[in-house]
Amino acid sequence: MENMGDWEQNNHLINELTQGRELARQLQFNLNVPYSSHETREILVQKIISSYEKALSILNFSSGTSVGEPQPAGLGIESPPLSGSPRSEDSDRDLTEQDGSKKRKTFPRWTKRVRVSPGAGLEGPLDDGFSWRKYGQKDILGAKHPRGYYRCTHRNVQGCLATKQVQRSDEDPTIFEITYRGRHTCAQASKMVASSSAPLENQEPIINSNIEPQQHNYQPLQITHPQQQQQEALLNLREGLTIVTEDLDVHQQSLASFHFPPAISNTNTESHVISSSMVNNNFTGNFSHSFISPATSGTNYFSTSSSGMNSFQGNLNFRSSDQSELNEIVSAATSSATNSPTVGSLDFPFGNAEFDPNFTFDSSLFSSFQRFGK
DNA sequence: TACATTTGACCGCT
DNA sequence: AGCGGTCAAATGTA
Repeated sequence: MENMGDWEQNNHLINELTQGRELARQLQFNLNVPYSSHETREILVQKIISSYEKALSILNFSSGTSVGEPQPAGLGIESPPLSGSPRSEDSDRDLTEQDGSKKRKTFPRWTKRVRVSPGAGLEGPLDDGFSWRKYGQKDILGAKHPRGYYRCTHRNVQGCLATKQVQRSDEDPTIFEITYRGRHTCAQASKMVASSSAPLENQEPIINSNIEPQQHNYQPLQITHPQQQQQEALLNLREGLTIVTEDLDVHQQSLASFHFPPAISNTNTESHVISSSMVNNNFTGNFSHSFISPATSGTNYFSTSSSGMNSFQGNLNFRSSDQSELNEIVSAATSSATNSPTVGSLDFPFGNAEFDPNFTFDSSLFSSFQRFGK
């Protein structure tokens, strides 16, 4: 388990570093645009600092101990929401109909918390770029708010089995816990990744991607599946700027059945709030898509382009059965980043600290990080 | 007309 | 038996 824990930490570290890089890029971009406000830049700076402090925390607490990341009230890492008991393996399963009978199929699962600013006049979780169709709603025992059940709109057409559950937090109504299950296999998912070939107008400037996965704040506090994490990371990058979320993974899979020690410093708080200013300022000015998506249920308040993943870099060598798929995703994303006219010219402030395409998690990562972290 | 949402019923699991 | 999750008919919307 220790190895698995280290591995998850590495993933987390990668996410932090990637986030920091993207934030820095965003900042650089903002420094070059006349309409960028000081506030916007300030926010980016703070996020960059926070991101790197998280990364440092990860390095400092990489012993695999179950470090609880200090979380603001209501934003802690999770523990299974409300149920009071750990999610059973069964809970990770999804019902699929095959052979005329209902069969349970296990899917990777990860949870994130998304906070939306009340002042922004937005309610509910943001759109993660996918098209979701609500298929149910249930009052959950002990929860003040009902839980919404969504599945990919393309489920029937393309057989995409991705689903998500949206649960408004009891403590803080502005926080939504979104649990994703399964990966998108629909064309929409592919489009998201292969954004590099998309017309510029359909691309979100990297600026938009500062945090979240499938994903917002794209640091999964706990990681389930590598590919999952990557998908989340990609999504985070895409959605990041708009919202901040917390990626919680309470699921333990065979490939990553370990607990990732949550970050430690108080700056690790993964809760980011979309302020009105962010919604109205230049950040959003770079968004070509509305924040409120009427097309999706009320739970999708932030509609973002599905091609904003062009900031993700780093072809992680996941030891996963789906590695090829992951690599495909990452490669596409990497390609996007490289080819993006918006992002391509932006260099990482700390140098070309790109992850080696064949990067594997080992001590070298830590030493390299420590080098530019000091 | 097509698609999305609502909502009570149903099912599987614990 | 109770709960969470899903189905599917009814209803709403563009």
